[in-house]
Amino acid sequence: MQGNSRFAVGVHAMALALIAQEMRKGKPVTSSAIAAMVGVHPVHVRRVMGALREAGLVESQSGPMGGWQLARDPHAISLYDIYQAVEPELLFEVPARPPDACCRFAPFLPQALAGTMEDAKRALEQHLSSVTLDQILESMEQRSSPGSVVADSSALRGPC
Amino acid sequence: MQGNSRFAVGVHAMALALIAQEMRKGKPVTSSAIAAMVGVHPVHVRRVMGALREAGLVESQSGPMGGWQLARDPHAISLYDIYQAVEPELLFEVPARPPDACCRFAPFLPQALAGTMEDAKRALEQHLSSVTLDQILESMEQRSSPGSVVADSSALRGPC
DNA sequence: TGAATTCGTAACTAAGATGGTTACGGAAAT
DNA sequence: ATTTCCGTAACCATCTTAGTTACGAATTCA
Repeated sequence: MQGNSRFAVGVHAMALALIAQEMRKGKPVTSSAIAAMVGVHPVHVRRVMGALREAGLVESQSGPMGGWQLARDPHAISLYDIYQAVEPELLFEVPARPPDACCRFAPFLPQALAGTMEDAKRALEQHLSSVTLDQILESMEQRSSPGSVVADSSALRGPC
Repeated sequence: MQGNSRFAVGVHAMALALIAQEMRKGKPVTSSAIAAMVGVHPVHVRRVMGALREAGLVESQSGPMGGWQLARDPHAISLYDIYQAVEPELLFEVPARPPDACCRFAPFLPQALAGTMEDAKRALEQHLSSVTLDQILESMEQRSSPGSVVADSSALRGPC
């Protein structure tokens, strides 16, 4: 397990919520179902989805027939929305120099890099913003079963 | 200490090597000097600089009067060169789904995101490639002492 | 030759991030 | 009331990052 799976889990879970929304209208997807399908622990799913809920992307409901649902239209949710909700450090920040640096230039390195980093970050944001959740789902559907359409909920699950 | 200081250390150390190259021709900068100025441990400096050496950006020399020097012209070294040398995971990869994921769409999520990620990564590379080491140094000199020029090696050190 | 300096690297450690696991409380449907 | 589900805290294992020590090899200089 290297790096961080929050973005992948977030995209994946929201795609699942979208599928559920389309197929069995109004019935949410549970954390356990998402966890089994994505391959992580249910509590981890709740943690990631909690961040998405705070960002206004999904809604949760307790009790039987509860679970997770999209809070917005699938074409009004971009990859950037998900990334921003789930990754607090917002892509590569320039790490501030340690406090005991004493080179005269040290304080100015972040500033010197800031322009470039801002430009790069902005470009990145635009790329991620240009892709919406329904486009992702469409792409996945085409790859998983070319020419066919998902028919029922069993299509969501693999061998399990 | 959150995240990762390799990129900052790399840029900083190479800027110092450049300064040394300009000021006392041919005299390299030691790991200890870099460490004191940047605010990290000498061994950490050697580890980061080792990656830069393997990438052909700097050269090292043992013994008295040894240390680090640039292996290329400062305007032939870009931020992207440094980043690539020092960050193996090359900016945000899409984490592969855990092996026990069994959703039918799971295997296709990375592919579905790949196009967007590739575009974003390419844009990022272009931004980082467009800035060279001497531009960084110039920017830092302007900010640290507007209108003046670094005169001697004591200008490198702050209060220490 | 011998001492001093500096890189190269391994080994150990501490701190933080990540995610699995268990546990328990609250909300909602039946 | 019971069952199902989220919400969250607590604890743990693992990994990454970086500090620290230690020792060997290379190089300069007396």
